[in-house]
Amino acid sequence: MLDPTLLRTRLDEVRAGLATRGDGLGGDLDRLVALDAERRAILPVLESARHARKDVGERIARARRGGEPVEALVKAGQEHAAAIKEHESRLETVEAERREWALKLPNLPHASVPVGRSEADNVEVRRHGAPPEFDFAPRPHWEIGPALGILDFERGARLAGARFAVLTGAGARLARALINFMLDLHTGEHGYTEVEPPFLASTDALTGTGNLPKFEDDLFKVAGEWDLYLIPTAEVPLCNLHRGEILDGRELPVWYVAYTPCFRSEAGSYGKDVRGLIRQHQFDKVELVAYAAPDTSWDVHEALTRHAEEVLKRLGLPYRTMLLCTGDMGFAASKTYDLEVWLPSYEAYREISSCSNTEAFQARRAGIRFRPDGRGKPEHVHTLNGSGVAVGRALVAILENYQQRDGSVVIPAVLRPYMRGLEAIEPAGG
RNA sequence: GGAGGGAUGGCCGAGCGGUCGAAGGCGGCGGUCUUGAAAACCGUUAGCGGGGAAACUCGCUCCUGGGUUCGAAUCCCAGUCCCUCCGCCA
Repeated sequence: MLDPTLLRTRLDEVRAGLATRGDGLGGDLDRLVALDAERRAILPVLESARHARKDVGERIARARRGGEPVEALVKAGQEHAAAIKEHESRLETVEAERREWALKLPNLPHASVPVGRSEADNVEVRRHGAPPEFDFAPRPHWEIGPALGILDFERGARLAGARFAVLTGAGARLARALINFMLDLHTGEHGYTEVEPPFLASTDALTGTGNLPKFEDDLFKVAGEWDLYLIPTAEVPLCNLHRGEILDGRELPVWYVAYTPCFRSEAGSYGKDVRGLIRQHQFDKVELVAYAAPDTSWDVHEALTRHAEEVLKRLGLPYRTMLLCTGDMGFAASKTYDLEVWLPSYEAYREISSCSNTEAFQARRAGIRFRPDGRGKPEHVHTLNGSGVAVGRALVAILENYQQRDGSVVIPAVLRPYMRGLEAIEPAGG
C-alpha cells in the first residue's frame, strides 16, 4: 500500500512513478484520491455526532440521579443515534471501496531503479565466475537427471500431473544437502534466525505481502471451508510473523531465514519452460527476510543480496547480478536485484534469486511498525526479502555446470559433507 | 469430532447497563530518606487517529464482527484464539 499522505500531497509524482511500471493505471488514481477526500469529509461530521450522543447520555444519567424527567433527552439521543448510523454506513461504503483500490496499486519504484519496459532493460551490476567450457556436448538437466536415475518427470506426472517431478536417491539427498548448506551458511555466518513456518497461509497474510487481492490466480487454494492457500514463497509467513506488531527499533534489523516448499499455479505461464525443473508447481526454496528501519533498509538490501550471492559463490556457480528495471519488478518491490545463474542448456543466465526492498509497502498493509528508540511514535518498518536461493534451480545449475563427459556429476566441495563425502554422482549405481 | 472453561492496560487481576479508559497489585519512571544501594514512603505511568504553536481538545479502543439500548467492558447472536477432559492421531 502506498503512503496515503503521498497520494494526497504529491499525486503527480506518484502517477509518474507508477506509469514507469507500465501497468497503465491513470484513472484508478483519480478515483482513489476522490474516495480518500470523501472519507476525510465524513469523518469530522461523524465524530461530532458521536460527541453529541455521548453528551446526551451523560445528561440522562445525571437527570435520572436528580429525579428529573428524561423523555426529551431520550428523544434527542434517539435522533443522534439515527444520524450516527447513517454516517457510519456511508463511511463504511466509501472506506471499503477506497481500500479495494489502494490494495491493488503496486509499489512506487525507487529513484535508483532504471526505467524500462521489460527484462531487456535490466542492468547488469556485477558478474562472478565464468561459464564452464566443455570438451564434449553438454546435456540439459532433464537428460542428465533421468539418466542418473535421480530425477523422474514421468512419475511426477503420475503422482500430481504436469510440472511435478520426483527426486530419488542422490538427487533427493542433493536437494537436502543444498537446503542444509544454505541454512547453515545464513544462520551460522550471516546471523539469520531460522524459522519453520506453516506452509499454508490465510487471506490476511497473503494480503499483507501483496499476493492478494490481485494475484489469486497464481496461488493454490485449499478446497472446502478453509480460508487457506499453499504458500507461494516463505516470504509470506516470514513477512507476516510480525503482522500487527510494534517492534523495538533498537532491535532492528532482524533477519529470518526459512526453508519451505513453495507452491505456484503458474497460471499464465503456459508454454514457458515446459521442460525440466525450471518451472514447477512445487519447488523448495530457502528464503531470507529482514525487517529494517527506513534509514538502514538500503544497506540491508545490499547486504541481503550479498548473502544470497555467497551461496552461489561457494557452490562455484557462475552468476551475474541484475538490477531490475521498473517494468520488470514485482508488485510489492521498490527495488529488486535478481541473481541469474549460468545454465548451459539455455546458454543463458536464468533467475535463481530475487532480492527486493519493499520499503513500507508491505508493512503498511500488514501493520508492522517500530518505535525508533523503544519509545515515541511508531513508524512503519521496511521489509526486505530474497531467495537464498531457490533449491530446484540450484540443483539444475549443479547438474548442468558440473556434468562430466562420462555422464557423472561432480558434487561441489561445500556440499560433500552433507552427502556423506560423496564426490560425484555416477551413472552406474549412484 | 464431543463436553466444559476462558480472553480486560507492559504483566497479574477486579469490574450492580450510566462521569469506567477502567479498582488493586506487580513492573517502569520521577522523588524523599541514604555515603551508595536495598527496603520503606510519596508521586507518576495505556494505545491509535484527528485538530492546535502550546496548554489542551475531540473521536476510537476492555479478542473480532454484528445486535439490543438515549447509553455496552457489562445483555444477546455469530466467529477467532487459548486452556481442561473424552475420542482420534504423527
